[in-house]
Amino acid sequence: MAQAKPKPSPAHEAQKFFFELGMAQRMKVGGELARLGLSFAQAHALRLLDPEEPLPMSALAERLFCDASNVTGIADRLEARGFVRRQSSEGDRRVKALTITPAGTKLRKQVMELMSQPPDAIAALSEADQRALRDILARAVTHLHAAG
Amino acid sequence: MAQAKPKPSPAHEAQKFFFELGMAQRMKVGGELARLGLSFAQAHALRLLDPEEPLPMSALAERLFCDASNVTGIADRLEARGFVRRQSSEGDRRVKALTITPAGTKLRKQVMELMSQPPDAIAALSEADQRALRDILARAVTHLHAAG
DNA sequence: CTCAAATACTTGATGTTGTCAAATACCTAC
DNA sequence: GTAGGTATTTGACAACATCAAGTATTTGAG
Repeated sequence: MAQAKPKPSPAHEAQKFFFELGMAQRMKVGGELARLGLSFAQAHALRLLDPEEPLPMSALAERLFCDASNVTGIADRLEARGFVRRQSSEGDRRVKALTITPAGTKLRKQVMELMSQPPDAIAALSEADQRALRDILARAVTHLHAAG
Repeated sequence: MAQAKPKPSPAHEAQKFFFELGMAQRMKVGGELARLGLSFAQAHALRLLDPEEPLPMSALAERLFCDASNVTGIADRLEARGFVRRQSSEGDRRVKALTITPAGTKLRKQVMELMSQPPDAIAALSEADQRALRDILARAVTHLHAAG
């Protein structure tokens, strides 16, 4: 029986592991976010709202890679719970910028903490591995921004 | 102004890059899956169905980290389109194992191809980086399985 | 200036995913 | 053979996602 398997490339294998780790991490943070009463999308939105700088809803939609009409609902729910306020822009009264409230800022901090916590699988790596991983991923991210 | 920022650990930074890359990749494959008419969950389910080995729905739920009742719906939609069949187990007539059909197997192949395709950001790394990344992530995955 | 086109957001319709609780069908053990 | 456990389904409900249509506002061409 000829084994016609053409040996996956390093990048291919790396991607497989990457996916598996990402999935596990997503589950973990998903659970922790639920304890804060937040969905993944809400947490992601909160993370993108700089306390210093109100963000127009359309800009948030762009950063979330989703439809603007979707942001309406997410903002509704965050606003209903007092984490965010809609603020009409003076220059252009069509745009509503989202401002994060003090309560929202506090929650955001917890979210950032939580989501940037390295998963156990990465924390368990040696110092050298961690540093190498960081450097390689940093290089990868540059390519991300360069090529799109 | 004292900068009270305690310099993030390598693992912390690595996690940040990891998240960013994962997000970008998810968006990319999400779009490509949509062209195949599949949601992310459906694709993930399909990926987990070994053509050689029918999988009980409860086992699939476990691997998808979701409620069993959720799998009912996903299986419904995949079955309605002829990619999967429910097959009552002989030994235990409560359990229904999902069998992937020829059409499903064909689609699954495309999905696997698509989802294991390394993103541009990783493909753009040097050979050495790709190999190092693969090895480090492989070690991380072991920890994942070891500690849970 | 005025009116048409473009823009930012909202609304409504619809579909998928996710959770929970309750129902059903089946198995296992006492 | 009956009580209790297990696998799946169903139904209720909420969040997310996309699309098409509606409203308010701005912009710009005539």
